[in-house]
Amino acid sequence: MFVRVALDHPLPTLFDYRCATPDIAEGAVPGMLVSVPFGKRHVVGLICEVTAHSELPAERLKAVDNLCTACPPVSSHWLALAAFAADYYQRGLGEVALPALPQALRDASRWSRLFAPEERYRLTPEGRTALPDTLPARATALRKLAQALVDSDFLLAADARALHPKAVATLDTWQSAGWVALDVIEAASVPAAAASPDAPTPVLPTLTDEQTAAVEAIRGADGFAPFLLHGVTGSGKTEVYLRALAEILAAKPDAQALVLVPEINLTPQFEAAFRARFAALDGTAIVTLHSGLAEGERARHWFAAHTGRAHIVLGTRLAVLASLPQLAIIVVDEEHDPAYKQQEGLRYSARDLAIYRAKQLGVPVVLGSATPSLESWWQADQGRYKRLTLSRRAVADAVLPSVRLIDLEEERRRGRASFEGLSGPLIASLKARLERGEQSLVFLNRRGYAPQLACDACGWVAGCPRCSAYVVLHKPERALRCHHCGWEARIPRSCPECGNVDIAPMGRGTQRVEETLANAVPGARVLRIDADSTRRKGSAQALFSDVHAGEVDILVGTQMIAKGHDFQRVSLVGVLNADTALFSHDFRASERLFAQLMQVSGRAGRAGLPGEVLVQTRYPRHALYHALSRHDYVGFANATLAERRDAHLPPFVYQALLRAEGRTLEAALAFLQQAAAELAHIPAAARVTVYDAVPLTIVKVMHVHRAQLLIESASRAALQATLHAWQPLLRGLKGVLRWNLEVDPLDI
DNA sequence: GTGTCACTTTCC
DNA sequence: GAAAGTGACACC
Repeated sequence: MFVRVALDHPLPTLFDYRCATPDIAEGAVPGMLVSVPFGKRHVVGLICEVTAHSELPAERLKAVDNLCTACPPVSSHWLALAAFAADYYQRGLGEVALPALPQALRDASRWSRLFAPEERYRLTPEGRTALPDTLPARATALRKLAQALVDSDFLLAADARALHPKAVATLDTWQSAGWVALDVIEAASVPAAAASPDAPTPVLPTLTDEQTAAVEAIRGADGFAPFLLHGVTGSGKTEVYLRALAEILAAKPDAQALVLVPEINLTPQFEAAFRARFAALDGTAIVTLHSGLAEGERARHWFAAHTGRAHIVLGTRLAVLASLPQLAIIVVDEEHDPAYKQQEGLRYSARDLAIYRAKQLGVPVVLGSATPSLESWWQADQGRYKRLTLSRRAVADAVLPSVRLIDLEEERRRGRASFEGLSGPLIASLKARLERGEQSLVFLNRRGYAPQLACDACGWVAGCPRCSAYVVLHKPERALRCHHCGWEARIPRSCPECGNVDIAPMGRGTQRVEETLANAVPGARVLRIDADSTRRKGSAQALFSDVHAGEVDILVGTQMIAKGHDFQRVSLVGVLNADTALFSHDFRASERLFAQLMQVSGRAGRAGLPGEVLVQTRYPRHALYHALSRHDYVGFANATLAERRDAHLPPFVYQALLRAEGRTLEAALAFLQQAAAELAHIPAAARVTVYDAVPLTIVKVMHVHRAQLLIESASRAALQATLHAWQPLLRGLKGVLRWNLEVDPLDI
């Protein structure tokens, strides 16, 4: 017998191996993990096929080292999902499937350690001797033991969760593997209610009519049903998710739900909400999956999902590839968020894969947003997604904030005082909130102290020696830092070109605004939240809880502060420096800006305080700000979609990018021109438009020069066919350090 | 001889 | 994409 194995390797093929022993030949099933020799190394791969024949000559075939019998195989649905993603995003199956598995399983040397009988044995006697006679008492003892096991290592934890009566099938697997002790099997007869005997009954808020209608629609879904839940901030989308999940889990006790959020920072509050609502489920039935988890924890959570013991999986984009054998509903919160697009390696869109997954399994998928992506909005216009609308804030008396545009030109013309870029009206409003004991939020999408450090005398600007970019001044660290490659240097005392000592920071970042606010609004407690102030694990959570606890008067930050957080006492939002996105060459910049401003505006006045948003701008009559001040997403979306249609831009065309990295820009461009010429050999490319190869905006990063070539088509099928035929031709081209294809790119 | 650089080939 | 293999050349 032979197995065909997917390996995490850029070659787009499967690799054949001999099953050297009868155990392996009989035990091998598609979806199982194997350890195999590959070149001089040994790697873990995923069995995709078990076959009696191999195309390869016998002498080239190597034998499987080891079969991972302890981990149940992933389902054929999961394999099909990975195959779809690989095909659509133009990668090898193994490049998709293996990185989606927990690291602990991808290291074969750890299998034996994790499964070692001594390890099991050392832990189980406790349970054996401690088990009391009466059933509930026994349940408690078992739960303690289970927790002890859960706190230990990965597969021991799986064993421990098999103590749970719902997991009899899993238990059978372990038992047949010969290592589940008798008393553990006994435990399987402990009643399920023992899991959480004294869970409080959650108090449910009354739903608005719109929320009720949304929940009804989702509950009534039959088979694949995509919903676009368009709800203004504060309209109670989360409550709709909670009710819909409760309905589905109640109807089918073994069902699993997948809930995606765009950012790690949002998982704690969601997890808390889900745990409070589903307190009757045992603690292990809700798990999180994101890159912030420790390796062992992530492996345990993944395994809980894989074996069906976790019923609610809450995670970031990577969770869309979790193994979920009983998946019954998917929720994608803030579906418009660009964070759902992976920006390195396999550049997948978690939202798009969520839709594929729902379609594949015939289950509902709910895309929630106050500002849906134009792609999703267009799908709803076409009737392919069912639109559900929450137009009012759910909390009584909470109204949408008033938006005021501060015309910076007029302020200047009239000679009104400003304070380091903060206009008079904004400072006055901040002071008024401080006096009233209310909180304010100042949003600025640029971290660091100043984006440039320049010399007045000769015009020198501090740049990165490795990249074609200016370095950003970071005052607390007294450093210049490149935001593209991480290069750092001390701040020079004088201009390295002309020796002038009057070198000055230009422009404003969050650090500088923080400093300015401390002077401009005396007595205010100012806190900054951005990628720099939250670098340490868990520090974001600590900072946010300071805000919730009322220990902060003014919160300054990047988009990080705009998302999700329900700050009860914020009544003012100030927006600085938004104009740059209005005239960007990226056609999606205005869509992103509008979503961000709507989102950050939504932070104001959630708990009944009258909310106000002040936007400092040089273009107060711009259509985007006009729509913003009327909270008119629909108007903005329809107008922008009309523009996109006229300009033949997504969602009316499908795009792909070929990126090349070379030692010189000329090499990268030459590669792309050759690549474009190859398209002439591809019949499907007749329906594809090819643009000129162009350098990236930041052309050089880490001494590597980058360029890209955009191709697009009104037909997704023609684009896909072209890419499939193109890739082998590209492999034949030389002269470049690296290249990659990105399907449905977000940034162009 | 051998170090190292640029480039090609192999990976079941 | 990484590692091993290849040939050319400089160096003592």
